[in-house]
Amino acid sequence: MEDWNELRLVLAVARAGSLTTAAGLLGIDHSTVFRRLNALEQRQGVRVFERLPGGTYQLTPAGERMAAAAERMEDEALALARDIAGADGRLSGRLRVTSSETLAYSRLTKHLAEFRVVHPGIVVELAIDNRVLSLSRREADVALRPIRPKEGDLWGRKLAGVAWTFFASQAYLDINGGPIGEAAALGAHALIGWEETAGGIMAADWLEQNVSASSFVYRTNSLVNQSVAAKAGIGLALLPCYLCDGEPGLVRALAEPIEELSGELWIVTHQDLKGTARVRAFFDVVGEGLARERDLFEGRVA
Amino acid sequence: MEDWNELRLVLAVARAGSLTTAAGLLGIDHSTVFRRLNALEQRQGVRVFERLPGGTYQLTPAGERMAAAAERMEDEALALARDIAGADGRLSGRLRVTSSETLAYSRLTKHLAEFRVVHPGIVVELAIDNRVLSLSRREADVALRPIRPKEGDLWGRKLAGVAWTFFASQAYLDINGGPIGEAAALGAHALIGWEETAGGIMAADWLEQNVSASSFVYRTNSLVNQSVAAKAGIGLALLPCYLCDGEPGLVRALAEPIEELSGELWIVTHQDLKGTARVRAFFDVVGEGLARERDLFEGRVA
DNA sequence: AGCCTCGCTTGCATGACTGCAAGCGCCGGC
DNA sequence: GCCGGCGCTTGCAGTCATGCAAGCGAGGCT
Repeated sequence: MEDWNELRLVLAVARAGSLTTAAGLLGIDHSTVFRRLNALEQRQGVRVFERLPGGTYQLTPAGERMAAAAERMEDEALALARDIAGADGRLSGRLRVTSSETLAYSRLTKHLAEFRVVHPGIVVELAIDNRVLSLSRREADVALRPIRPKEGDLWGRKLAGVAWTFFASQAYLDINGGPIGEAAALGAHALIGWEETAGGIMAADWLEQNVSASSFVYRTNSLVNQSVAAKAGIGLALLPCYLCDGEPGLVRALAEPIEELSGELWIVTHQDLKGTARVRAFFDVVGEGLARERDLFEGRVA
Repeated sequence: MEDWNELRLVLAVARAGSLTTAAGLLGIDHSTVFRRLNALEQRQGVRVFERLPGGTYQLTPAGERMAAAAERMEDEALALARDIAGADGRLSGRLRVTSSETLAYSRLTKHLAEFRVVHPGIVVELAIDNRVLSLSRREADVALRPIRPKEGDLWGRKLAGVAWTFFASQAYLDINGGPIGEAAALGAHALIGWEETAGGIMAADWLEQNVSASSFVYRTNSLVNQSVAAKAGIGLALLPCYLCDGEPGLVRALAEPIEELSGELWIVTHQDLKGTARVRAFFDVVGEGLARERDLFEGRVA
């Protein structure tokens, strides 16, 4: 096979299940995927995909053999790319960062602005994604995550704890008897919560366990949206302190952060990228910048 | 890395040591290799090769890492290619065959002609090469070899024994006392031999051990050339019977083949290709055709 | 039953990559 | 010391692959 990129094509279509989605994965036009796949099948004299009704492309046995080889080659290519990037001493070029929505919406932008001043040659591409992007697959170079990472091949450090408590608008509290002294008093209030499918999120799980379902008068999966809803006076929202402390229009409805909900803010990269100059620079400027705000993150500024 | 073919380029230049030779390996223009390599180094921000005086390209440490990954990817690609080819049921397309010079010059062409008649859709590319082409690397699909193969991943069969004896022109023998009864009488004759660097060739080694160096009046590494020299009356030549028996202008100078020099003729392919329709067809037509001539190969037709 | 959306397929124009050719430099041999 | 050969580097023209746009078909929803 004298064109190894054909295998990347096969892998993308296999994973995507359709030409259009595969085109997105590959960053090329869907018509190009169509032509290249057909040309490949003709050159090799082998049918790689079954075309099913509705535009679904499904691997044949020969295609599965091809995709298996392609995956192993991809692993090699990704490890190589990390090694190359890991030795990259340039303080210019792009750096892909992934962050949570709340972090991006509140504290992060200030530090990114500072980073831009210190390293004007580096272009930060910030992905705010609900999916946990893969650092192994170089979907991102650096991740800012509000939980301790579990993957074995990551490298990074804890920047701060993360404190959570209930927030509301002052107007809401004025009408509803003022702040609450303890969480047990939640039952008397209107609550802003998560969509019912939001399992696995610590805050969502805590609310399910500690608050009657009938208390929820508004549900959304976006913490930013929850803070906006609280600000609008809809009810109490359980939010990270760094998002809301100091935010005009929001006050703590529960003065003390909830100990059970203590989290951790981490900055991580792939093990192989810790030598990348741009990654190190980001850790230094943005990571240190965020770490200096640990009092805010840990709810000691209110 | 979004162009895996870059790695094939790196591997070719690393193996070749120069752009021009790498271009030959890749089947593209040397100026294209030049441009693609420079573009790659610029995109990756890494120096892959040191340029040495005289046009030598030598891998840097980063380049060695790259070449190592490329080799592993190449192994995958080659194994995949064999699997695809091994399942190829088409009796059309090309088939690469490698053979010894003597076989190609004498017996083989007749069988290739027959193969062409039986399977007009198959294009045989015959490589007559002193190097043992690699079947693992798909440098050839089928090999006809006058020795038992040793590689573990080949598949094939022995077609015949191969007998060797001394030949000369009738004119030479008339002037020099007629045929010889035994090999011990060789000292009285002019001999055609091999170049002195031809170690590892059974016939050449036998001659070194059994004939005085002063007996050699003509040396060449080509058996066909040796048979032409014998026909010209230069002296005795040690040659395979299938090359010379029945050849006008040549007779056996030693009636009996030399037992010590008995060889074997094999037809082999890579294990993974034994299912390829074209390979099976070649085994059937050409392999069986040669096997039917085993009396000639084994010196029983004189 | 009709309309809309999604995915595939094909035509066309443009640009990028390639091969060809030529020039330059270096090295080796005479 | 000179000449020739080999390898690298660059300019230019042509070809091919790509993206864009449009059309078609199928499926789902109203």
